[in-house]
Amino acid sequence: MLSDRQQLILNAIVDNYIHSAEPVGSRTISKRDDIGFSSATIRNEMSDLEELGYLEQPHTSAGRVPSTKGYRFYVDNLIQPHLLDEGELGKLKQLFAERILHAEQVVEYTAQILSQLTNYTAVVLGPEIFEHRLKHIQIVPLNDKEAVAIVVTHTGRVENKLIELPEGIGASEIERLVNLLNSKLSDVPLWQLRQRLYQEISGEMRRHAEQYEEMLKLLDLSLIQPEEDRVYLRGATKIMNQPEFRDVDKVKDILELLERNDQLLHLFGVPADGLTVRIGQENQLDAIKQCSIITTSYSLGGKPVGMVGILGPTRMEYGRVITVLNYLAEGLSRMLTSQFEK
Amino acid sequence: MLSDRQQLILNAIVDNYIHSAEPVGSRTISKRDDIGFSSATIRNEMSDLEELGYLEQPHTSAGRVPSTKGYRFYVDNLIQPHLLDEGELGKLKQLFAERILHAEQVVEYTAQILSQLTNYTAVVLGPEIFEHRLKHIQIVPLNDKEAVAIVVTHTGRVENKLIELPEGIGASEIERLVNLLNSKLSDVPLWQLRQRLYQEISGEMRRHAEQYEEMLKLLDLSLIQPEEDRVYLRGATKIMNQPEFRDVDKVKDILELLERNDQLLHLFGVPADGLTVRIGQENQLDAIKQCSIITTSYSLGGKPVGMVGILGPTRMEYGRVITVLNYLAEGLSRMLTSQFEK
DNA sequence: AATTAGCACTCGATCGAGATGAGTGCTAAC
DNA sequence: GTTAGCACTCATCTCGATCGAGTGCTAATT
Repeated sequence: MLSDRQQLILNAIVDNYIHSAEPVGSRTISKRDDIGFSSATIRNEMSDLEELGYLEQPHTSAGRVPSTKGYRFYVDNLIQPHLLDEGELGKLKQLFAERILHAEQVVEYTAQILSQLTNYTAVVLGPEIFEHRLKHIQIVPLNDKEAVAIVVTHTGRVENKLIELPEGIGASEIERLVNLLNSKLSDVPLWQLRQRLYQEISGEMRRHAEQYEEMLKLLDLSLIQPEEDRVYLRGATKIMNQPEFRDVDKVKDILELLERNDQLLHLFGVPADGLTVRIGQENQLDAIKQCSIITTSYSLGGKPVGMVGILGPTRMEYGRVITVLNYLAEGLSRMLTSQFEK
Repeated sequence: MLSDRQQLILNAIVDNYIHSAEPVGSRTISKRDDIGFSSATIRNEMSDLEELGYLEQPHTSAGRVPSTKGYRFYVDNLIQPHLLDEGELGKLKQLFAERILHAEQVVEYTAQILSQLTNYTAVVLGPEIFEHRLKHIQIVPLNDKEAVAIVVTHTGRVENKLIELPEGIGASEIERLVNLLNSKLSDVPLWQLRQRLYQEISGEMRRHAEQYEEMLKLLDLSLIQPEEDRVYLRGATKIMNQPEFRDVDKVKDILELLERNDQLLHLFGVPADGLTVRIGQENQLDAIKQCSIITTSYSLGGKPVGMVGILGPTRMEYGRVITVLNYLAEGLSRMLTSQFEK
């Protein structure tokens, strides 16, 4: 569809614009080492590329700027794999080498490093816990009415929730319940917990006491509770480094969006596994029509369980970001999986 | 030091400036209902107030703007108690009325509501946990090498940490240790835990096995670990609504500051209990020399355990903010204390 | 003696008229 | 097919004029 030369020129323009943030003129391109044509030739090609919708002109006497379609072509066809330099690689390796025990912390640091390395806003969604298997359940009564239910997974994650106790239940009864739960439900994946709770335990319990029924309902609630969103946002202010976002109103809209966890979940919790790039107007929300979002998933034993993503200007260093994202997602997956298999 | 009339005028100027964000002229003041003097008189007084350092003039032909000293006088002497309207009061009452069980969540919502109500940035530091008493300790082994140590307080808070197990320790030994800990340390305030751990348990344990010693060290670490900072920041972008912060660079400095938890802790974790106001240049950090910070503490059984605070422009609605802060701090204290005493 | 009316003066903000220059599109020559 | 050359466009910058809010001072008023 596009001639080789057109692709060469489009690539040069996007490349230039990504680094300069200024509309690119024909002369600038013709002076590049990889281009052997005069500015006039470039001008003609540019004119064609504009007609085809790959470029835009802010105004008549300005240079050209890639359109969404232009970026899309660039991302899909022209991007060359970016190599990480020593320092970057070092930082990344260090992240996974460090002997930090909690997986959740690694995920948190991932967001941090992602943002530092790319100079864009990083968002990481913590790993879904459903694949984790039950290690231990504990119910600690606080007083007559309340107790804390604690669930420990085999990966060492601890979830807890306050529950209300049914009237008149005794400590010994709770203990019996907990013992029963532990013996019956150990090693069950969390997502099966609800089902198994009713299947295997329910009958057995009814033999013991009526109140268990009520207790069960509570536990059920506490276990099924969709885990609170583990959204790690880092470097939200980086967008302000971009010259095209020197406008408070633009920035405000974006940052307000980022302040809302539900929106982050919506933007970065794309169902797709693998790498996804959403460019400029491909985004639904007006606030980020001038931004691009790149996401990829990380997985646990082959199943995607979380996302890492970057929000930056449409004029983003796609190549670099994609490389870093892939690297991090792989690292996270490896780490989680090894931890999972222990 | 300042005559009644000077105070009246200073009050009028600050008041006006807070709401208009524009330098205040003499005519504007003389037209106010509470002022019965001509603009010429006001001008003379203004000139005096400027000489005394309470006002500043952006340039010769502009009106006057309060200086830090001016705001300070206003806050210390002129502020009149602000009454909350129906809607505001309703929202506040609802917060504490709602039957949410986790105290931590109430604290989180407090930040949310604080920001909504004031239209400024709100920061709440979660309650220090040290006053809480131990309810239950649990150690759940995950495999040969690792375990999760879980501490439940009598208020239902759950702290957990991954620990490494000493070589060759068995499940039964761990169980014995846990039982011992629970029987000996139940109801001990967390801040005494370390001390008591060594005093009472240490000797007893050595009788049981050598490895306990090593185990103890680990536990000690896990219990003493300064709890991760529970800093709730809400409405960080609100500062952009202020006309004097239409400048990306200014805003960037501030938001970058707010992104850093250690800085928030430093800014809002003032040791003082009771209400504190830091105005403009009274702040050390350049980024917020044009901002004011108001903080107050909330307490548990009389002892301050956390902070609520507001960051806004120096041109802040001090009266309103102070009222809301006091209300919230009191509410939180009441709630925590009642929960604590259960 | 305190207050106020009056007036000249200051200075940022706003507006329009050039001047500038980067970049284009087109034509004609190579 | 490519390129040199040139007229044309248009955002941006600069400079000066104008405007007006607000002051400071002086003289009149109470």
